Amino acid sequence: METDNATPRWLTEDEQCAWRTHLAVNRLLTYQLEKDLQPFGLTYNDYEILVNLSESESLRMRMSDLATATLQSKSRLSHQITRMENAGLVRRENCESDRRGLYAVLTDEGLATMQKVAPHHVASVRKHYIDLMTPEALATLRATLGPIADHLHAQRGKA
Amino acid sequence: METDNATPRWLTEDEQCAWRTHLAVNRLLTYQLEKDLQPFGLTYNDYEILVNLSESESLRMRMSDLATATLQSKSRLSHQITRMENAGLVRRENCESDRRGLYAVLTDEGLATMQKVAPHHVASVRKHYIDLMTPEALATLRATLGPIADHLHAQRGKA
DNA sequence: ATCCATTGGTTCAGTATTCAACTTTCTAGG
DNA sequence: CCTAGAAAGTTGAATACTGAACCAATGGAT
Repeated sequence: METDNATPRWLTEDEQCAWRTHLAVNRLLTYQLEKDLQPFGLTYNDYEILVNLSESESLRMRMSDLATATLQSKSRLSHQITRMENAGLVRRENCESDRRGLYAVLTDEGLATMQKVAPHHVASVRKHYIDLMTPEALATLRATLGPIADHLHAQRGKA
Repeated sequence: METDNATPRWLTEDEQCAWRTHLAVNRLLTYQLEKDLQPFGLTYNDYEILVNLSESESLRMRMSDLATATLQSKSRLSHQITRMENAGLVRRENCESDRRGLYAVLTDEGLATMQKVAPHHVASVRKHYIDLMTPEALATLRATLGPIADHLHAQRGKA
């Protein structure tokens, strides 16, 4: 039984500030990346799918793997892929080894789009994030955030 | 004129890894916080509105200030406040000094909700983020991210 | 005083996301 | 074999978000 009424450990001023900075960076960065992708008619979600597929063997991935990789629900991914299919970036293909399964496959057009957009996206990530830190700061950041990511990943399965 | 066809500066392996960690932490953390708020019937957006209002003079804020503070569009905020109004957490009130304007005002119920939920939310932030770092790491993080936030804020106004 | 460009906010239509229900196929246990 | 679950995906209805169009009030200019 947890003691619900214990005095909570509020955040110190420094913690508060760090936390708010974290939130701000996230939101603003998401906004900016999305904005930089917009001229190409892609959302960040679209782009992420393209990245995943383009890095995969045979440019294809099982729907559920893709859902896991992008941390989306099956439903959401299904809708997303339908949209991208309509846009000609991707196509669904049956899976022989498991007849329940489907592959999302990158089309030629999808690949071409990816190749065209990627440099701009990387430039955007550099401009608004990576290149704003020294390599040491980046390494430290990674060392700090890595374990947090692991914790959150572990947490995710639970309950 | 920018040279579009210049060889892009791809991310190094370290940079790539740091970037992906960043993305993962964001997404997973958002997911987790949202999940921890769910038992109270609040979304993270709801909670953020409550925080802003509860920290304001007279527990009220102008719609547009609230939109700016939470980085949402006017439209989205308007919908959001409508929902929260229906839930009894907030109420709209006219502004005498500027008859175009409206205040979003925290109701008693909204304040009570805030007071009930805040300790749990703070605990969640600690558990999944703050307490996973040493104070030094946190300070470093803040020092690194602060300028990025500033850059992004400045960027935001443009174009 | 009058005009008009801004600001504050809402609304509507289109699009995206969520959540639960459903179909089909696979797997394990008897 | 046969059956009960579990897993892979889709679908549909309800909810949320976006972007443009809109109305009303403001604040300067002239």
